[in-house]
Formats: sequence, structure tokens, C-alpha cells
Amino acid sequence: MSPTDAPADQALFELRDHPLLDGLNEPQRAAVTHAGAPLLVVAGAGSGKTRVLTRRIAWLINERKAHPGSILAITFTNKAAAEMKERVEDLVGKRARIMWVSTFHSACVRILRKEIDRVGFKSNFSIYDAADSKRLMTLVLRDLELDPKRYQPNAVLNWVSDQKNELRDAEDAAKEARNSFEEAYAKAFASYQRRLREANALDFDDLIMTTVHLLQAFPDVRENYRRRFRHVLVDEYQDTNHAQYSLIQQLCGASFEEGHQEAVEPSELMVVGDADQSIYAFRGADIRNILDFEQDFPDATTILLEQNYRSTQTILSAANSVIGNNRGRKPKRLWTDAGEGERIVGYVSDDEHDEARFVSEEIDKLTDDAGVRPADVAVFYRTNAQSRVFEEVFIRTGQPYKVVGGVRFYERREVRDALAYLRMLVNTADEISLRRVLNTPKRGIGERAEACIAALADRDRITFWEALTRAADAPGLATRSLKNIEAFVAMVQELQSMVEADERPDVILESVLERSGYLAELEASDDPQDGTRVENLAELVAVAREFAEDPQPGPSVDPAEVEAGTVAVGLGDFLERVALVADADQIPDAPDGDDSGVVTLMTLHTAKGLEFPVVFLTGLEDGVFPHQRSLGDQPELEEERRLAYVGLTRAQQRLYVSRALVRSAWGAPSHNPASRFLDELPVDLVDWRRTASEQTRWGRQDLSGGSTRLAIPTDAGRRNFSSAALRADAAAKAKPARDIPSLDPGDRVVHDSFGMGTVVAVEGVAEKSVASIDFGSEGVKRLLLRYAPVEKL
DNA sequence: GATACTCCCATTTTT
DNA sequence: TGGGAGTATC
Repeated sequence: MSPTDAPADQALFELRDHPLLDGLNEPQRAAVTHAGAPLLVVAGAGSGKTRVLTRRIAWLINERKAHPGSILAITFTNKAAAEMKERVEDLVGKRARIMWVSTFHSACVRILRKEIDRVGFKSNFSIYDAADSKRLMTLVLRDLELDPKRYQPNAVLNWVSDQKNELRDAEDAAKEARNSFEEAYAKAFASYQRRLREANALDFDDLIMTTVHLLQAFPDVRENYRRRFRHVLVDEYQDTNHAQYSLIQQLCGASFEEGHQEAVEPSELMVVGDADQSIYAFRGADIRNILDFEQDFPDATTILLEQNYRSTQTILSAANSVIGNNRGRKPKRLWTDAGEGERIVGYVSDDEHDEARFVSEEIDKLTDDAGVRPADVAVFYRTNAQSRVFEEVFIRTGQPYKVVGGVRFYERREVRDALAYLRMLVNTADEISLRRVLNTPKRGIGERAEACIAALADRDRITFWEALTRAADAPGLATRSLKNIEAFVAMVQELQSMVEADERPDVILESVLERSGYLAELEASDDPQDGTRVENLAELVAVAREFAEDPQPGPSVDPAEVEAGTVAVGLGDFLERVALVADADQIPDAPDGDDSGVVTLMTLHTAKGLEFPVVFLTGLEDGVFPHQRSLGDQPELEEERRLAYVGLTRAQQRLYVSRALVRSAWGAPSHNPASRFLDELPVDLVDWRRTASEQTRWGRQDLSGGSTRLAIPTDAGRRNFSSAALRADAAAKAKPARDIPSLDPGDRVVHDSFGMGTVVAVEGVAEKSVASIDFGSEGVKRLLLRYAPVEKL
């Protein structure tokens, strides 16, 4: 637009006034209004990219008169998709509902449910998640008689996943195998694919790969979707893998298609991402997709969003400084006009318990003095296992918290069992699900009986389920087993008739739990874990009920068809919702009013996309974060650094970084040096409350008493040493001593068997210190601190 | 076929 | 350290 061009000036003036551009900065406006060539929006952390995406979609609909049905927006989570849809709806009204806003996987399932019969699957295919895949792969490896030590299911699956993400099928993989190892892998791949096909099932990676292959193989299908989607928007582009990239290519039909001219004009493409926040390379995400965008799309436009609306300048400077150590990245510096803010607080703890204690005390202070609510606080760590210490301390101090991630709802055994029942009802070819529930709960159909049925299925080339219905023909099957199988088949058939009658998912689920005896078995158990299991199943029923009552379609149902009333929402849709929805909604919503919420604990990966006023970044030790396995590898180390960048940029106002001198991992202690990422923080931005050279009292005592080491086998591995002592010690290959709490009269302590107590007096030092502790009703005890299971509160 | 024991193994994981 | 899987035994 030329500034001398009067009508254009007028247009510009109108643009500036437009409500959809209200409150946006210049680059944001440019991204919203951009038309034509492929657009890459490089959106730094907290730069308002969601805002840009939603406004742009609204802009497309309102200003550029795009039909909502011609818009395809891809996000990485269903939660993000739902939010985006809602926000667009707020802007343009209900017609936004017929847009496709979904994850890659959901969009592919939508396409596949319609088209997959062309490649020999039935449209009621099952979706196998990681656990199902692992089970299937285990069976495959066993069938192939591969040494389970050398060929572990997860390792093979990872390899297979890599292949699929690169769009290589089993045949390609076999051709490219370079050694006997890879040949075996390729063989397993082929066998695994065959069994998936037999089960009429696809795994997560298949959803994408199959869709791409289908679009490549059937031009009419491809044309159909290209004609439909005139606008394609992709969020989190830095985390796309090659298969997803190809999918976008197929759908956009853009100029990069070799040779021939396509019948349809290419769709308008906008991708949004931040290469610095790419943290899923280990799952096949290819950072080059975003780095090479301009090469892939020669006429592409790039817009940089660098103004940050989330954090203080101190936090941003720290993040910029750390990420600046990565090579080959495009320069980008976040800035804000929000001011410097507080300095970053650093803390070096003796061990992980001390670290957790520090965090807990600090949260206490913040909530007491700084007007911070627990819900404003997040504690991040590298691996899930690190959450335990924090939980222990928080429980002890009565600090309400919530751990996000870890063992997830849909991964719980009982939930998976229940879902296996449902899946098997919908798709009897789904052998993994069927065999999972065959003898769950125990109903006298053991390994032997199962093997007889499998043999029959093999012999007569029928599915496992068909073999079950003809169990009487199975050679070698005991009469007892036959009876049990017949009862099982009868039960399944009865439940299936409910599915055929289009009963509500929750009703079917309840019948399953009832009729199978699953619930009865759990209720009869005196294992306290089974109580939780019953509750989880009740929760699952509640989820199903909510699904049945709220006519929201499953993620793969075309919303346009729901509007038209042509789609019944049944058990299949429920299963799909469950298969494709991870429970990211565990993240506590911001509390309102007097509710001050709870502290949130999560891994750094889970933290992506979130923000908190106060962030504790813990475990900053080489070997923990960056993770041990990344230390020797530059690209992996850079991914860890991006993870650090993600962590740092989650903080709005206050940021804490901490590390432990000693951390016990799997029982054995390890002394880890400071994380290199700490060294990458500008020194003047960090206020070190405590450094490595400031040792605690008992630390010094241990140092001085270094020659009187004790060799107590059970205590091997516990200590709190300064690094100097540790090095000296390691050189001497000495047996370590147990750490001894430093207590003063008046301290509150907790004893493993006596409970809470108050220290009355302390005598002696180091190993010899003896404390008199008042345990209330338990009386006053004199305890040798070296041995007593006492912990200071 | 179910139970009890031993042994082994431990990243991150939007779908 | 703790959970899950696999094996030995009743």
C-alpha cells in the first residue's frame, strides 16, 4: 500500500479504526489483515499469538467474507481448539461453529471416517493409544521370537513412530534397512501394521500418515478438501512433524507441488510458531519446518511478534540470554514496556528436600506478605518423579497443591479396562481390547483357553471374536472353559444389542461395569486402591453422561453435519472423544473471588502455553535439567535449552531458580553440578539467597568429621556434603554418612512412629548429637539423631 | 488358574 | 525408591 495513494490511505484509516484490530500492535495487525501469500508469524512467548489467530479468523469471516466452513484451524490440543472456537464465536457469532478448529489428529479422523474405506479399513476403526500400541507390539515381538532384551516394545515402537512421521511404510522401511537390527525392526513394523489392519485399528501416527497417503493416492478426495478449505491456519507450527507438514501441503495444494498445475487455487496458509519453543523433537517434531518456511514457500511473508505482554523485562532478559546460547536460530529478542520488575531469586539447596522446603517457605511468605494467591504459583521440574518431594513437603506444611500430569486419568488401569469393553463392543475386530477384557475380571478363561481360541482363529482364518463365538469347535478346549467363554459371548452380544439400539454411552458403560462383574469385584476388594478405582469409574460414567446430555459432537464429527442433524452422537463418538482428548483440563482454572486456589506442580513440557505470576524453576542441575541423556548431544542440549526458555517465559512477575547439591535418584544419591543454564543467566539479574559456598551447619560438621566415616550399609547413599567435601570424599572412595538434622530447642519435628514433636534440648555434635524431643502423649524421648527417623519441619 | 514372589527398570509426551 | 511384569509355586 503506497502512502501517496489516497483511497489506500482511506482504507488504512478505516483499518485502524476497525474493532477487530482494536488493541493490537502493528505487526499483530499486519498478521490479522494479511492476504494472499503464505504467512509465517513468528510469535515469541507471550506475544499475543492466540489473539492474533482468533482475530484473523474473525477478520476472514467478517471482512473478507470467507465462509466459516472454508476455514481449517489446527491447534495442538483439543483444549486449545475449544478455546479458540469459543473466542471466535464471541467475535462473529454462532456461524463460527461450522469451522473446523481441531487438532491434526481430530481433523484426520474426520477425514478418515468418511474416506478410509478406500484403503480397506472400515469407518468404525479403533484408535490405539500408546498403551494399546505397546501391547500389540509386545505380541508381535513375541510372535517373531525376537529377544525381548534386544528388542523392547517401546524401542521398536519409537522407531516405527519415526518411520511413520517420515511417511515411510513398512515396505519402505524394509528397503532402507541397513543392518540386521533394522531388518528385524522393519519386520516387526510390517507385522504390527498387519495386525492393526486385522483389528481395524489405527495408531496415533497412522491417523496422520494414512490421511496423507489417502490424499496422495486419490486426487478426487484431495480436490474435494482443497476446494473446501480456502483458509488453513496452523498453531504451534514449530512442533509439526514431516507427516503433518505433508498434510498441510496436500490440503493447501500450494505452489510447492512439483510440476503440474493444480485444478484448484492454493488455499491461504498462515502458520504461527516459535522455533525457540520447540520441545518435542523427541517425538518427531521437526524444527526445520518452521526454520525453512521461507524456503519451502518462496513467496512467503514473515511477521515477527516480539513485544511481550506477559512478563517483566527482567524475566525476558533472562530468557533472551539463555536462549541466545543456541546456535542456528533466527535472532529474536522479546521486550516489554511493563518495566524491570523483581529480580530473579536463586537458591542452592543441600538436597531435594531442602529445595522443596525452600519453595514451600517462599510460597508461605509470598501469600502472607505479597498478596500472592496459591493459584498464582507454579512449580516446574524436568521429570515427573521430581514432584514427589514437593508433594511430601506440601502435605506436611498443609499447602494445597495439584499435580498436573503424571499418571493420567485415561491411562489408569480401570479406565482403560472399561474403555476396552466399549471399544470391543463397537469394533469386535479390535483384538487387543477384546483380549484385554476377556478375563477381566477373572472369569475362568485363562491363558490356555485363550490360546485354543487363537489357534482356532488362525486355523479358520477368522477373527478372534468369531472364534470365540464358535468356541465349541476349538480343539483342546476344556468343558469348563467353553462354558465360561459361552457366558462371556452371551454377555457381549447382549451389550452389543444395546449399542445397536443406539443407547446412550453412559447407559452402556454402566451396563458394562455391572454385567461384566467388574464393578462388583472392585467393590468387594479390601485393597484401598480399588476404592479409588471405583471412584474413577464413576467419574468416567459422569464424563459419558455429560457427553450424552450435551449434544457436542466427538472431535471428528463434522460440525456442519451435526447442525444439519444428520449425525447421531453415539458410543463411537464418545470413544473417539476419549481417544483424542488428553486431559489437559487438569490444569486448575484461575480461581475467582475469595477462592485462592492451589499451587500447581507440573513438568516443563506440560507448562508450555501457560503463564503464572510466580514460577519456581527447580532442579537446575546438569544431569537433571539439562537431562542426563542430553548432555553429550548438541541438538538435544539445545532442545533442553528451549525447554528452559519455555519455563522462564511462563513467569509473569516473579521467577525463582533453584538447584540441589545432592539429589537422590532411585535410592542412590548423586551430586550434580549447577545447570549450565544457570550460568547463562545474566549475573546482575539474579539475587542469590543462598549459594553453594554457604553450607548448613551439619554440612560443615560433616566436613570436619570427614575422617570418622561410618560404614552403615543401609545408610549408604545419604549425605549432605559441600561440593568440596564431596570431591575429596569421592577421591577417597569412602562410604558416606547419613545426614543428621540440625536441631535447636523449640524446633518442630516429625518422627516416623512418634509423630509430631518439639525439641526440648540438643547435646553433642554431628554423629553424636542427641536430642530430647517432646512428643506430647508419647512422652519425651532422647534420640540419637544419627539413627532416629526424625525430620525437621 | 490364581497367587506370591522376585527381578528389573527407570525422560520429557499436546495426540 | 516403587511399580509393573514375569516366573515359580500352590
